[in-house]
Amino acid sequence: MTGLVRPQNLRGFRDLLPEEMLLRNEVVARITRVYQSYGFVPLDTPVLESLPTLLGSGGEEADKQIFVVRENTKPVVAEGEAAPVEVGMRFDLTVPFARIIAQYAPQQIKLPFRRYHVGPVFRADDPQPEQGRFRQFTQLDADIAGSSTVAADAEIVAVMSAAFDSLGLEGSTGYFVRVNNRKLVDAFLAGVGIEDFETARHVLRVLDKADKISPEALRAELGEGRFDVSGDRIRGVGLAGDLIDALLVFVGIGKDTRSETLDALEALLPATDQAQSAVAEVREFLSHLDALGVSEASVQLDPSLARGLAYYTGTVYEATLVGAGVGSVGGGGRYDGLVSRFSDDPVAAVGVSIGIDRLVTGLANLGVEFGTARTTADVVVLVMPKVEPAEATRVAAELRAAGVNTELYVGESVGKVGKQLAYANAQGFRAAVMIGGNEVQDGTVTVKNLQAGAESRAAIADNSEYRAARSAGQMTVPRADLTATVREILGDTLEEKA
RNA sequence: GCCGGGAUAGCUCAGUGGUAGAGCACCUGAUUGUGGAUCAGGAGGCGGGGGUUCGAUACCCCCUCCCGGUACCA
Repeated sequence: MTGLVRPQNLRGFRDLLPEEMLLRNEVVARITRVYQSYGFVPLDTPVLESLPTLLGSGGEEADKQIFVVRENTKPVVAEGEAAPVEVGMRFDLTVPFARIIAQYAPQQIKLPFRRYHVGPVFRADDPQPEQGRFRQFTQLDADIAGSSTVAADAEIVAVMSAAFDSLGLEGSTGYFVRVNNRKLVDAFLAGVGIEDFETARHVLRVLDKADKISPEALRAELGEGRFDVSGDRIRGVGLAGDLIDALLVFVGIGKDTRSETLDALEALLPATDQAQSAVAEVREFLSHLDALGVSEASVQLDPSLARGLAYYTGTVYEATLVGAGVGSVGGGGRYDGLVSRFSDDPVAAVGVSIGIDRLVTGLANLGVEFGTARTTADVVVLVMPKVEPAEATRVAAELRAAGVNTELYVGESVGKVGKQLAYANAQGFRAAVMIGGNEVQDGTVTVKNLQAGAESRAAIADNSEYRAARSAGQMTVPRADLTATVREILGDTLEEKA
């Protein structure tokens, strides 16, 4: 071991091996296509930002989670020398987007502007990979800047819902999106005399847990507080009992449809201007959702939804995969004040972020598959005994020229057909091409359908019988028919898959 | 961050104050040009550091990582 560096990941960081990457690429490709169908254009920004850009944007909690990077390796700055620029790693894609808008609009970027962005973000919090909590994870965001209309909010919710639809998930049984508007809860709290911002935020945070903890625990946290399983004390909000009752009725009022829920909420709200304007805003938002054809099963109005990030100012959204055990897989909302951190010209904005890592692990937990292979090539060309190795190389080149994804076997088991077929089997190729001494002599090539061969020999238990059936699923054809034969096999196996 | 529990082979786990095993996986071979099963053989490990002890994988402390809760969020 002396001198060896232990191969190990940093806590909360992970490697993505090919099998997972192929699934992940497919998920990203599908969602990206959905984003593009709504007119979002791609954009990328650096992973590093200055600390002033990052700090204070997402609230105290977000500040604590920023990885700070030292720009030069000099540990001490000499007297009179300029201090190095303070740099950190982005914790989301929303803050960089706000910076982009402030920096490029309205010259290089015309408003309203809708963009999507795929990239890694970094949070120095306590990771729990099993639950989909990582220190580096990839977000797939879609945002609209320069629109304060609820039509934009509805577009975001619709594109979010369509993204999950594109993965073959069903609304309500596969996933659901909850939507809310902070102004509703604020109006309710103001009506019962809670004007203090800190208290209101604390109430929101607790209410947000309504679907995660028991009703008793929820009640305790709104009141005197409680102790969790490990004996840790959880501070309560300290509200009076009757007020807690009223709050729980308010956030638990969910009806069958979004508009019925809103009607019920309206009846509980005070007759203030604040409440009326909040209800009117949500009602218009809901009418746009209806116009977009967003189903009641996929998207529900849930007054308990709050979300933690400080920059949200109005509508908020959160997506959950049913039974996946990974928490929320997407979230978003309106953040009209964020661009103002970077510019005197305020720009309204709204957007959504989908967490790819959680989504992919959640899909895996649910057993959802897209038929992605373990290899990017469909065919492997084996290097047979008693033949010039370049012959296999020529065959591979010929297949590639014909547009077939092809791997040439370059391992150590050259000439050992059994070993090479075992490799082909393990990698999941659909077909193997064999050109050995016999084929060269006859001017032929042997093409093996690996799936068909496996199926036809599945039931054989006897060794000699198994060996006798060795050429199952394969055919030897004139060399000129190589690509046609391969295409036929690939077409067959594709049909079987569909 | 905080509270609690863990760490033995690639994986799932057993085990003891006298330096370790199983199943699966992996590698080699069984009429040299055929995937699987079977059979035979093989390789591979007590997370890191310190302490107690004649002796530590085991007991104690620290670190790292993992699991659960909390907080927060994707």
